[in-house]
Amino acid sequence: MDTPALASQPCPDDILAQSAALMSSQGYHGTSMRDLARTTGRSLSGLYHHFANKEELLYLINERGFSPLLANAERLRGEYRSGNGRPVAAGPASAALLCDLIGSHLGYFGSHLNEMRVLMFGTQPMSSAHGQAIRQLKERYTEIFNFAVGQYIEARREAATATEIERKTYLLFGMMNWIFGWYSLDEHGPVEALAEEIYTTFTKGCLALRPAAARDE
Amino acid sequence: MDTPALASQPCPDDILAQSAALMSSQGYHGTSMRDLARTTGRSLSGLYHHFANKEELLYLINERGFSPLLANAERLRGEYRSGNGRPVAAGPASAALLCDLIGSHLGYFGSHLNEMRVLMFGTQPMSSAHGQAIRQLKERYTEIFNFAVGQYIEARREAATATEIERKTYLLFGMMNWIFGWYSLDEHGPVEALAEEIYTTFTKGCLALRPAAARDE
DNA sequence: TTCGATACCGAACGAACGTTCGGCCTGTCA
DNA sequence: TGACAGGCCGAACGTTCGTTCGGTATCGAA
Repeated sequence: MDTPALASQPCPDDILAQSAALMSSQGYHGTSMRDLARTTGRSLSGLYHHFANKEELLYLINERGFSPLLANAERLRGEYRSGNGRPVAAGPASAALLCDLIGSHLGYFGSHLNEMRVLMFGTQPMSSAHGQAIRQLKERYTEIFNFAVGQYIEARREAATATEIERKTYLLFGMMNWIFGWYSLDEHGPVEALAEEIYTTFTKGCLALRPAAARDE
Repeated sequence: MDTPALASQPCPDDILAQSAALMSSQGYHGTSMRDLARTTGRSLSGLYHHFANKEELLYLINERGFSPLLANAERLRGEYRSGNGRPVAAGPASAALLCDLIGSHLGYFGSHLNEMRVLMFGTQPMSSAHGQAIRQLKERYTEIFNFAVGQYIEARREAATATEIERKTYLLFGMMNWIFGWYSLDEHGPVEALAEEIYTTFTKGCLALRPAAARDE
């Protein structure tokens, strides 16, 4: 009898990678199990040895694609906090944290473009349990960036409100994530240079105070 | 005999709006003609009175959703150029152009969220002719922003290379377009305030010079 | 040498898909 | 009053979908 992959044996990486490639260009619903069987060089039924159903495959792509990125971000925040009995000035440290986070994000993006594209299509096609799990990973990740942006601003000008920090964090994510639609190594150079440009643009830009008349809350 | 809508009679707006709403949350392939018939309160076959096939419906959503936005941007650029026998200083004028473009973009985004989401899913499911048409609209639109960003920078610091301007334009689009994933009127206030924040962040950020060591080209 | 688990397959299932067809109303205009 | 076109159906077409089932080849442990 087949064991229908209750997360028992790990799903082979080549299946996940090739599925991500297909889904990133055609979408989840636009990619059929027969497409996947053909490109992975397996039979249709053979695929079901590695995951219970198509939806779980989507979950695995999301989970395995995103976890290393989150782990790295959590490590960076941990280093920032442990070096923070504050003999070191908070200013340079918060700049370094933000810079490292951006570099980590874009570096991973550049080498996992397909998985990141799938990730951005959203959790909507997933079962509530799987969708919830992925959404939690994303929230934890967002929270780290939110923290870093808050620390950066706090060390340099009058404190921003929580929702202002949140908005600015989303602007930063916008600059970083939008590259999925236009970036190519040949035309735009290595991601490291791009990361630096985004870091510079964001940090120079986010410190501006809004005119008092337009202040929110 | 039915005339299968060779762009003859215009497709009713309610069909386009409700189709965009459905497709924006489930994707093109994830939305069936039966879904559309149910939500528009029509029969399955009755839908085909207004467009030749599902793919043309996608094209119509894209075309009708994007055209007003492009027209507005072209008008703004026209006004900028006509006011440019340069008695007026180029600096303030280029700032106003950029500010207006951002305001136009976000204003339209805010009131056509579903159509814009569909637009961002890409032209891939469309036939080559339709896809090509939409891609051209997008290119003309991008080119206008590219022009505005170039003018803005040129009036304020040493000239940037074409690819640097292009990259910065994409960063701006990233900040603006990414809002589709997080923005809600209740939590984040009116789009006008957001437009101003993006304008400020971008203009303050984009003038920074990259350290010579990292200069490209 | 037998055993059981692992990795895989061909063939088929029922359901859902996009699309088509013939016909039915309800106006308008001659 | 009759002809006709536009807007819309119900029912069905052939195809493709995700998934299942019974079976086979391989291989390390007993």
